[in-house]
Amino acid sequence: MNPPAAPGRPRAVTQEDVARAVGVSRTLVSFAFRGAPGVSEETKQAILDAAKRLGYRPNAVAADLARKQASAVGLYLLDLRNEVYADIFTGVREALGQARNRLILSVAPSTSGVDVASVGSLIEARVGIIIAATLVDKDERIQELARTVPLVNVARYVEGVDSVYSDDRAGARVATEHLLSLGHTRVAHVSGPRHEGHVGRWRAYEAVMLKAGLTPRTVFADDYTQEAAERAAVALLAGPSRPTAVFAHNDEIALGIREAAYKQGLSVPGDLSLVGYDDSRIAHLHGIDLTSVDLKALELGRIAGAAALERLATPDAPIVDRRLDPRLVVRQSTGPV
Amino acid sequence: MNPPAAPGRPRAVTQEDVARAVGVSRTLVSFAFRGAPGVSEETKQAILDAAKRLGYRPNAVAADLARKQASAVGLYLLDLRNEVYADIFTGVREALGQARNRLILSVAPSTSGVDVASVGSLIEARVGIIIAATLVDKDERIQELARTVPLVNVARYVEGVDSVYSDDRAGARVATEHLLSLGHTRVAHVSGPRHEGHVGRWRAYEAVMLKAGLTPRTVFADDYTQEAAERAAVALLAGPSRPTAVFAHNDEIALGIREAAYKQGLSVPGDLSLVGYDDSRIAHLHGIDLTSVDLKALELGRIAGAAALERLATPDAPIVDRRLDPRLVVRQSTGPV
DNA sequence: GTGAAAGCGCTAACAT
DNA sequence: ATGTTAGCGCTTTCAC
Repeated sequence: MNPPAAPGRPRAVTQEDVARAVGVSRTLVSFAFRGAPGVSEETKQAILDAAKRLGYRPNAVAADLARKQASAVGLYLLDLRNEVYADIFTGVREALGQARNRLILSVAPSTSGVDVASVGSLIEARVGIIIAATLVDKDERIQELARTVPLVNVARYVEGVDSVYSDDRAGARVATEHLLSLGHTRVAHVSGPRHEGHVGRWRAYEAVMLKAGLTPRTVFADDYTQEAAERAAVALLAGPSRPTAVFAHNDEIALGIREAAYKQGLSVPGDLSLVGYDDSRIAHLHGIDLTSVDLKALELGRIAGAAALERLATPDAPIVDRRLDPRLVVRQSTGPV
Repeated sequence: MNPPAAPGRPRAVTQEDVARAVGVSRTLVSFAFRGAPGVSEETKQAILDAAKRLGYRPNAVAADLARKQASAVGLYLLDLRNEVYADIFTGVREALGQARNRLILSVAPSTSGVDVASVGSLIEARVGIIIAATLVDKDERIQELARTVPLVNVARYVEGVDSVYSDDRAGARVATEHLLSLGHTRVAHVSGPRHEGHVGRWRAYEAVMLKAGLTPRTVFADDYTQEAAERAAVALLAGPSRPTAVFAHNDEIALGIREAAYKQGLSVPGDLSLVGYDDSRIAHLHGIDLTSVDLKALELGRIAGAAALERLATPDAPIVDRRLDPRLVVRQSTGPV
C-alpha cells in the first residue's frame, strides 16, 4: 500500500522546504538569500546551511516574476560560425561579469531573412533587455522592436535606439581606397543579402568607386557566410571581365571568394586582391593572411554589455550612440594589379 | 493633477488584458492560445484578434511555472570560438525544430577549469534538460549533476548518463597510426588541460605509441584554444629533439601549433606533420589543408537534440548510449618523414 | 527580528 | 462552451 516508486526525479527543493527544515517562515529564507536587512546573523547562517544541505537552488525565473522585472539579458547573435559574434559574446560577458544577470543567447535561424521575428524567443523568455548583434531589418522595424523591449543595437546604428557600432562607411571607404591605391580599377564588392538595413559598407564602396570615376559592381550573396559567398563568386570570377580586386562585406565572405578563386585556378593576391571585414582570427593565420578591416568586435561587445546594464538601471537615460573607428589591417591578400 | 508621464515603458500586456478586451475570462484566452479544446471557433478568433491588436506575447516563463515543468532546453557549450560547437548548436536546433521549446545557451567561462559549476546558470534559468558539449569534469561529478537535472552528454561518454559521442579512442588511434605509417617515430601529442575527464584521445595516442615501441610525448595546453596551444608549442618545437609529427587534441590546438611552427621557421608538412581533430571548416581552407579526424559534430548535435526531446517526454526511458564512428580525413598537412 | 498574506502571469482541475 | 478557483516559487508590504 505504499505509493508507487516515484518515477522521474524528485521535485526541486524550494524556499518553503528550507524554511520548514530550519523552523522559520519562507520570508526569512527569501531575505537571507538576498542579504536583505532584518535577519539575525544566527538564523541567516542556519538558513544558508540548511539550504546547502538540502541542495536548494534559487528559482531566478520565479523571482523575476514576483519582482515584476526581468533581470536576464538576452543576446541575439546573427551567426555562430562567424567568429566576430563569439568575440562580441565574450565582450558582453566580460561587461556583465559581476552583475548577477543571467545571459540568454539566441541565434538567428540559418535562412536569415528578416530577423526581428526571431528575436521573439528572447522576448518570450522574458529578458529585461536585448543586446542584438546584428539585426539586418530596416530601421523602422528595429525602432518598433525597441518600443517593445529595451534594445542595445550592436554593429549597426539606428536612430533613436541605443547603438554601439563601428563606423562602417569609414571602414569600407578605407578598404576600397586601399585597393584603388594599388592600381585596381575593376574592383567589385560582395555584399550579404540585399536587406534594407546594414548597408553602410556597400553604400560607402559605391560612393568611393563613383567618386574615382569607376563603375561599381556589387554582387549579393544570399547569406553572410563562406558557402553563400562561394556560390555567388562563381559567376563573378568567370570570364575575362572579372575583377582584379574584391572588397568583401566580411571575412566569411572573403574566405568564400578566396576558395572560389583557388578552385578556378586563380591565386590571391596574384590574380585577385582581396579585402575582408572584421579582422577575425582566421584572417591572421599563416597562409591566409587576409587584409581586413578591424571591427573591434570584442570592444563592441564590452561597450554594449555596459550600456545594457546602464539602461536596465536607468531606463530614462539618454540614448547611447557609441561609434568606434575601424582600422585597416594590411596583410598579404592584397597587392598591385 | 494628471499622473506624471509614465517613465520607462508600459507594463506588458497579459492574458488578463486580452480577456477583458474580448469580454471573456482569462481561462478562455489561455485555452485559445494553446489550442485546447473547449473554445468555440468564434471566441477563439475574437481572442486571437484582440491579442494581436494589443500586442500580447505569451509569457513562457510564467507558463512553465504554472505547469510545473520546464519546457526550455539548455545547451552548454565549451567554447564559442571553436566552430565545432557552432555545428553542435546547429544540429541541436535542427532537432528541436518544430518542438516549441526555448533553447537557452550557456558558454563555459574562459578559464575553463571545472565546469559543472558553470552549468549553474542553466539550472537557475530552470531548463527542463541540459545538453552539454563538452563537460570536462570527471565522471563522478557529471553523474552527480545528472542526478540534479536531466542531462544529455555530448562528445563524451559517461556511464549511466545519456551520452552521444564519437569514438575518441578510435579516432585518436587512426590519427596516430596514420603518422606512424608515414614513417614518423618522434610523434608528440598536444592535449588540452590535464583534466580527469575527456582523456580518450590522449590515452589512445599513448597506447598506440607504446604498442609500436615508441616513447609517447604529451604536452598539455592550458586551454583547448589556438592561443594556449601556441604557448605550449614553443618549448615543444625548440631544440633538435623536436618531434617530426604532432597529433593535436583538436583543430584549434593544431592551428596553434601550426602558427608556432611557422613562427619558428618550420614548415608544414615539410618539417612537421600535423593532424587535428574535429575536421572543422578551417581545416578545409586552401592553404591550411589540415589532416583531421571528423567528429561529425553536426550529427552529434542532431542526435543529442532528439535524445533530449525523448528524455523530456519519457523520463524513465533507458539511458541513451550513442557512439558514432569518426573518420580520418587526410589532407596536405601530413607527409612522410 | 519575524511572519502572514497578497500578488506576479499563467495553467488546470472543477464547476456551471 | 465558459467561468471560478487554487496554486506554481518567489518577493514584498505590513503587522506583530
